Amino acid sequence: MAGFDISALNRAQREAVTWLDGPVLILAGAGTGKTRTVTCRMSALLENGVAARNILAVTFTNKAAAEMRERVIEMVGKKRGKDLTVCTFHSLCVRILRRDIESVGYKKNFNIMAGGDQVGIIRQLIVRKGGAREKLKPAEVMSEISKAKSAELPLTGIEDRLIAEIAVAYQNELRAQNSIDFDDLLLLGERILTEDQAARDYWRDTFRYVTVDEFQDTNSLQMRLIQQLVGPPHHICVVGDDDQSIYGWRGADTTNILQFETFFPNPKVIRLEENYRSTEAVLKVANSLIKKNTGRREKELKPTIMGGDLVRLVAMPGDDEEAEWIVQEILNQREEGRALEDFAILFRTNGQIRKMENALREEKIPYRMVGAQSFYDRKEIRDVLGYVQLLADPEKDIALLRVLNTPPRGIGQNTTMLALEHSRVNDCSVWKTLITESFLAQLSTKAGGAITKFVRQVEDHQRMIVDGKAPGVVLDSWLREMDFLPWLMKQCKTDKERDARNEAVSQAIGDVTAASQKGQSLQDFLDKTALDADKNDDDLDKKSGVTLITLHASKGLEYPVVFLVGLEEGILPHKRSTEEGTKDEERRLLYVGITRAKERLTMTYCATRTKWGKKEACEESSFLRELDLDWIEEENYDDLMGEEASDEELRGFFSGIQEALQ
DNA sequence: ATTTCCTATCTTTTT
DNA sequence: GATAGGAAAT
Repeated sequence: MAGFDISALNRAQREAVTWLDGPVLILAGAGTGKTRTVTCRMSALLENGVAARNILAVTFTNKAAAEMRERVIEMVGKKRGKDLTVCTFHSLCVRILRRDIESVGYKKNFNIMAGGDQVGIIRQLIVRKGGAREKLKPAEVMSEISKAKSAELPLTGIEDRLIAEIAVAYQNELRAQNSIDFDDLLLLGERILTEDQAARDYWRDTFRYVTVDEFQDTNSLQMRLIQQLVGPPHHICVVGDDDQSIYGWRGADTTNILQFETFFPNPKVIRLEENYRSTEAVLKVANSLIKKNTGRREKELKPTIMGGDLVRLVAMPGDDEEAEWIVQEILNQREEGRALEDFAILFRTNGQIRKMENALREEKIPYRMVGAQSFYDRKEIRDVLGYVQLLADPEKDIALLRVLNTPPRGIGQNTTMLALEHSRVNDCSVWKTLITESFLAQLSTKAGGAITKFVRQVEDHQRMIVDGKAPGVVLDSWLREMDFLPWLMKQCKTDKERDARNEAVSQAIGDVTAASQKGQSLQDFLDKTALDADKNDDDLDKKSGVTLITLHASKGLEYPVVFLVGLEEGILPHKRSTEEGTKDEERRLLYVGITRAKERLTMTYCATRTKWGKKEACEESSFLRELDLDWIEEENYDDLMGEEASDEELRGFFSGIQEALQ
């Protein structure tokens, strides 16, 4: 019984599915049926008698992992597929670390530090080490730390002295909190496998067949991790496309894919070049662009869907018109019977979304956003999670400090500073300080009372959990007791904001409940939330409407109708990339964007754009001059709008008069 | 201690 | 045009 239909695959795909042993490199261009090939290959492993628990597939996002798992299970059935491990590098490492971290000197109940909390620590340290006037950006420090860790170089070796000092202090701080960050996850995972032979044997024996998806996005540390994890006979299959490498800024190293054979000798190399996604026109334009990059594995997307509409390139007078026109265009094309889910608007920077959102809302068109603010990084959610962390372990100082006076309960800056100082002097957690008599004695009655009340709350609710009450319920009643929601609502300016936050909080509580019902501990839940930055995507599929998405987040997705907006010099290629000499990566980014389109692709650029509330003149992107014009139809806003344009002018005229009268 | 109001800065991209 | 962090007012 074949779980998949091998005859539905083309020659190269079939080869990938039948060549199961030893190192395999699959170069899969955009839209060439990569996911299908990989999932078929995993089914094939199962059918050839490899046990599911011995198969590991690593992806870059949780979403991709969930999808891949689901698709394999669809093919082979739940029974045979349920023990597969499909996860991200980071979750894999959490799994390794939760078992073996003691061999590198951390406690097993370590905490994962992510997002805003990390920024918070760095920001504090910048002030402490550099003074209040220091305007070093946390992001820059974090990026340097990340670079050093990924290269396994000592933090003291960072060139900038101040950054090095902050980096070391940061690491000490994490260490003191028994916390590790994203890079540590990989770093320690690799170190365990390198140094602890028993652990290495265990994990190698567990994962005998390893697949790595989106291989072009791996960094050198991840490569070393793979090398440690995959011993002879090297049953490793990597899948990727160097032309879609868009995470260089995060350390992704295309050497891994360009010189794969130096890491695993004599790999079977398979190229997937037949594209089943896009029309000929779209592919010709994409190919003409990517050809301009140097140092790539030479390949071309071969169309299987011939002809198709020309790619449209529309010149816009400004970003207002751009948004307005695209919305009109969506309305028009919907008349032709397209669903809203068919449309996607792709942009380079998050700052471009707002205009588009407003325009869509004005026409009451539902939309869904991907790649905007992460669910778990929202203030109110981090507060709620802070309380969860306290329930799990009140000695997590970061969580404690975060919620100590949120919502305000009479524990102000002074009291907090005293507590911090006390815990530093006595080398204990802040929580320990708060329950120390001698500390409480030095406070005013008011502050002391507030602290005592808080401590009692924490203890009471912890006890409820120990007594077996559902964590979700405990959390909910605690939040009620402190009037968390009313306080949160009071801060909101608009009803929309109120709704959003209200929903977010109740969803977070629901998540806690759901996790505990699934038998997960609070720590498991917190791990998951730390790693699962793209939580929103869960309900993405449920939500209907036009998709608004960054180019980065769009990789791997496809839409019948794609609008690529803001193709201006300085935006794409981004100004910073031109300065840093990474224009090739920007070109790949545009390539990724173009190849998302199945049927119709429209690209737009503006003559002016509002930046920081001020209009600025823009130039069209230099990439546009690299495209194959044979497959492009150039248009401009005024011609397309015709009479409406004069309407517009008329309206402008009246508003001019109104202004003059005021 | 808390709220409110002002100003400085900001915009790549994310596990 | 938003937002976060600081100073001033309550």
